[in-house]
Amino acid sequence: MGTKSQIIEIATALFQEKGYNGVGLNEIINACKISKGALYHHFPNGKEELLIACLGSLNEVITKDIEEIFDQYPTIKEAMKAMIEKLIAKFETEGTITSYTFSSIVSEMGSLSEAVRIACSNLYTKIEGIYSNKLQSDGLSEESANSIAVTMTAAIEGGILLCLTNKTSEPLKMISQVLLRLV
Amino acid sequence: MGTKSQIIEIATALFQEKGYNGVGLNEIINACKISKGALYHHFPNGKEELLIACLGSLNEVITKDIEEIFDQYPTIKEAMKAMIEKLIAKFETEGTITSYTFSSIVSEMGSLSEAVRIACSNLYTKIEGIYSNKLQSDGLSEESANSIAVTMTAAIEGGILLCLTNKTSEPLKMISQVLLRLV
DNA sequence: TGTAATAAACAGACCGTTTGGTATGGTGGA
DNA sequence: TCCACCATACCAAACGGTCTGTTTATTACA
Repeated sequence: MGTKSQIIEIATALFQEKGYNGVGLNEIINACKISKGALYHHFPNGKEELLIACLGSLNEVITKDIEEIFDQYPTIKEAMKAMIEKLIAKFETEGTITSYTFSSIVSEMGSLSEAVRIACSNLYTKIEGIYSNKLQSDGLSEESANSIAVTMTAAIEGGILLCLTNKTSEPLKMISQVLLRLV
Repeated sequence: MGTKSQIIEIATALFQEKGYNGVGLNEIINACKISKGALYHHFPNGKEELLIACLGSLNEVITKDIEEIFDQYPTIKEAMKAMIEKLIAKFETEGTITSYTFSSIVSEMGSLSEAVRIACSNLYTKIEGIYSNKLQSDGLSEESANSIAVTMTAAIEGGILLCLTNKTSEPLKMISQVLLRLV
C-alpha cells in the first residue's frame, strides 16, 4: 500500500463513484493510508494532476479490458453481448458500476480544466475506436461503423447511469438487446 | 429576482452544469442575488432540499418540453428527430447543454441521499414513458417499446456527455441517425 | 378605516469544519 | 554526505449551516 500506482487505482475508484468534487484529498489519503506529504510528492500539482493520472490509467485499463473481450469473440454481436453481460454481473454482485464509466467526471466538466476535458475525450475516442474496428471487420462501412460505435458508447454510458439511479440492471439488459439489433 | 421559483430555476442550471458538489451555496446566492437567510427561509433543510426541488422542477419542464414536441409530430421518428435537432441547435448556439440532462447529479449518486436517487429515477421513468407511449401508438408492442425507449433515453444522455467532452455536436447527430433506424 | 399584533420574508454576521495546498523536518539507502 | 521520500504541522480560503435582528405583509379588532 502506498505506491504511486496504488494511489491512482484507489483514487480512480473514488472519482468514478463520487465525482471530482465529491472526493476530498483527506478521503483519498485515508483510503490509501498515505500521508499528505506522500501524495504531494507523487503529484506535485495536487488534485487535478492526480485526476489526470487516473484518467490515463483508466485509458489503459478499460482499453485492455475491452480489447480482451473483443479478441475472444469473432463478431461484434457476441463481443458486445459478453461485454455488457460482464458489466451487469459486476453490478449485481457489487451493487455499483465503476469500470467502463467516468460520467461522474465528465459531467462536472463545467468546473474542470481543459486538460481534463481532453483526457476524457481521448478515452471516449479510444473506446469508440475499438467498437468501430470490430464493426468494420464485420463488414460495415467506415461511416456507419463510426455512427454505431458512437451510439453504443453513448447508450452504455447512459445505461450505466440508468442502472445506478434505478438500482436495477434491467436498463443495461434492454439496451444490450436493442443495440445488438443494429448489427 | 428572488422568488422561490427563480431560485430553483437558476440553481437548477448551476447543478446541471457543475454537479451538486461543484456548486457552493455562495455561488447560488450570488447568482440569484439573494441572501443566505432568504435561501434558508425557502429551503430550511439546505442544499439538498434545494436540489430535490430543482429535480422536481426539471421533471415539469422537461416533460412539458418533450411532450410539446411529441404532440407536434405524428410518428416517433419525426418527433425524435426534431427533439434531438433542437438539442443540437441549443448546443451550437450556447456551447453547452443543460436541458434534458441531469447526468451531473446522477453520477454523484454515491455521495448523495436516497431521496435524490428516487427523484432522479422518477425523472428518467417519465421521459421513458413519453417515448414508450409514442412508440406504442406507432404500433410497437409494449415490451419492445419499453426497450427502445430505455435505449433512447440512455443514448441521448450519453450522447450529451460525448458532445460536451468533444465540444462537437457530431455525436448527437450520429446517434440521431442510428436511433431512428430502430423504428 | 385606522391601528395594533402577529407572522412571514429576508439580511448578513458568524460558527465550526473541511477544503486544497505548503513549509519544514526527519529518515533510510546509495 | 547527499537526496529521494515521506510524515507532521500548519495555512488561508471556502464550505454548508446557524443565529440574531430587521423589514415587510397580513390579520384582528375597534
